[in-house]
Amino acid sequence: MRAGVSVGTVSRVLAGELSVKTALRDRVQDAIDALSYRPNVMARALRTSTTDVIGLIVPDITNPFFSQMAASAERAAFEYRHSLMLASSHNDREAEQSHISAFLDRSVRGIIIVAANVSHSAHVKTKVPIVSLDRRFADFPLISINHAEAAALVADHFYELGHRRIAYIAGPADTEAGRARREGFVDRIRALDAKAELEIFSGRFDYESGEVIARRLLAQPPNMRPTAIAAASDQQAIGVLRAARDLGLDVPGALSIAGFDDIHLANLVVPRLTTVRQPTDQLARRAVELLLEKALEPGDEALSASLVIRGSTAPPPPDQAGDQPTEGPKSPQQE
Amino acid sequence: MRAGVSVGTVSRVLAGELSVKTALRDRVQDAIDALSYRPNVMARALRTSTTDVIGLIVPDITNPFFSQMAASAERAAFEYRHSLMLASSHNDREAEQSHISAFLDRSVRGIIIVAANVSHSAHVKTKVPIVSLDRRFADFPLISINHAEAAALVADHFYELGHRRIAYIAGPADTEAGRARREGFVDRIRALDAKAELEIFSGRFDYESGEVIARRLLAQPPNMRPTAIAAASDQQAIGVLRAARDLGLDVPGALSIAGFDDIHLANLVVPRLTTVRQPTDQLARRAVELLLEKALEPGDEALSASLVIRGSTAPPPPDQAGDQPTEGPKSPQQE
DNA sequence: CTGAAAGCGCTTACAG
DNA sequence: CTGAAAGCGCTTACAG
Repeated sequence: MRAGVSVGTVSRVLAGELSVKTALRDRVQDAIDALSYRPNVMARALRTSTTDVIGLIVPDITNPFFSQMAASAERAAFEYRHSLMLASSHNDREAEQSHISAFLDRSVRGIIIVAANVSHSAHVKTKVPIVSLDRRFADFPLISINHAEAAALVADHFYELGHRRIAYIAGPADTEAGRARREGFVDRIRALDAKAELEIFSGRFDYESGEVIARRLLAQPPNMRPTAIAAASDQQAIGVLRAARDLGLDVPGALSIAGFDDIHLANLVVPRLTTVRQPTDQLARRAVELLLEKALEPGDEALSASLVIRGSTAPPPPDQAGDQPTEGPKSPQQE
Repeated sequence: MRAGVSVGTVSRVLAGELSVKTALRDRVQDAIDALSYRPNVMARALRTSTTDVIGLIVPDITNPFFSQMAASAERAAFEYRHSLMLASSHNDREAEQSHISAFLDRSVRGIIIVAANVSHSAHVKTKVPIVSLDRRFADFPLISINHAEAAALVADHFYELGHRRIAYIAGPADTEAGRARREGFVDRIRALDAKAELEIFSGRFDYESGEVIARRLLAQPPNMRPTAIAAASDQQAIGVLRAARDLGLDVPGALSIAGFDDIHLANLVVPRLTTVRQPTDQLARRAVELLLEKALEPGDEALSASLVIRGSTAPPPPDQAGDQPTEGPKSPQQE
């Protein structure tokens, strides 16, 4: 070695062991700097069978919510001096499994999974810590917002504005988020006013799904159709916005719309979308932190989301407000 | 070993060497399957100093164009039995460099870089093949579309529709794409009609940039403002759309708008955006293929883009069409 | 055709 | 406090 010491000593200096005498340490450090020496990651990994990379698997990197999540996770990983390796499962269970295997083969430090939509009970046996983010994977601890509580925020908002004829566009029932948001919203509306008219529809979380459902929904005569629509995702809500525009319906004058997630785009559509803000930075950071803890705690963690009120929600039109036709009970669910 | 052979032989079977006798090979393969043995990637990498991972660095994974690029690259890598490791540079030169170093440390098979916006002449000396994608990095070979040719397609379209008072919102002048698109558009318009009024503005590639510029531009009286605006990115164009909407301007009735890239969202805004489709799949695939070739060829490659005509472009309003005020030359550039 | 052995570049007990 | 040595799990000349 340039500094005339053994490789073992260099390794100790690199590891920051205090057992190495200061003078020697400085000399070695100088040599390291002078040669701009970088330890071989592979050799280290082979020896210790662990690395500084955290694997992240998202269902679809093309989805703005997940790409923001990925950006946040990368930032958090970086702060903890780790790298992030990102993979996209295309909502495909097999791809998800093969990505997990690939990560495990590389002996990553840990894996964060936003589970694919398809419900499944995978069995992954490994010493590598795994946490689920936003959508639970198998039975690994989950970091997410409290979906039900967050969805109830939207219900409160609609109710306070005076809406009593409301539609909810739910996410897939095979996702916890889809179910919890729906339940949170529906329960709160019912709790506030058992007589409020509430229609529920189920779809996927994407733009098209919201648009298709809204188009059908809004084709009804004004006194029949909802004065407010809450969606389980911003993408759905933007689809609704689009349908409303196509039908010449003023938002929020004739129809209020609220989304969920606060993706970047929510603040760019016209009108800007009232929505629930997911604290993606905090969620991603917690996932990273949990992974890095010596002993991975088994419990789930739920963070709080917040309501962001923007231009897409307002009181119902005057001729509709408070009118509570007792035309008999409507079928409350219709999926 | 379970099959009673040496590790060397196992290694040869795994490598598919034909020198191993068929009977032995089958026996070993059975043992491999039975134990579901997976070779240690780290050890292999240490020995051969190469891996099956391709590193991809994009300026901002949150930008839909890049996330689609990433998805395409991952698919292409997968087809060639490689994994993709994705990093986001946040348009920061230092982060970009540190990601390159991290990839090199992991002895990746190759690196694909969509360069950060900031112009710079990095010096990376390595045996690892590197290609630039979409935006050139240092002096590494570039895979991109022919931006000038593609932008000219939009110019042709506007001209054919009858627009003669046109604005162009350019991308950053410190990017090749920004410059080439602008040049392609401007040259074509000038070539078609030297008297056509053409105003040029420069901005960033994002939503806000388009919106801000358009707001100013469209505040002018109808006979002064352009009848068509071409933008250097879909995000800018969507910003323009938004400004037009806020000002109560009908698109495409009073104003035609065209974007560039054909991000997913372009087909979801109202009206749907006329734009230039980048063949992201092919671009990403070519980048991967180039990387995997034994000898990386130094030349650039340009693919062709195509015009996608949708609802945001139409002939100019009748009272504006063909009116060619000879009110003297306007200042052609104004940035 | 197949085995024994060297060696990739580290980390970490084990001596001293 | 520091060095010499073993060993992580592969691949690949080198023998035979």
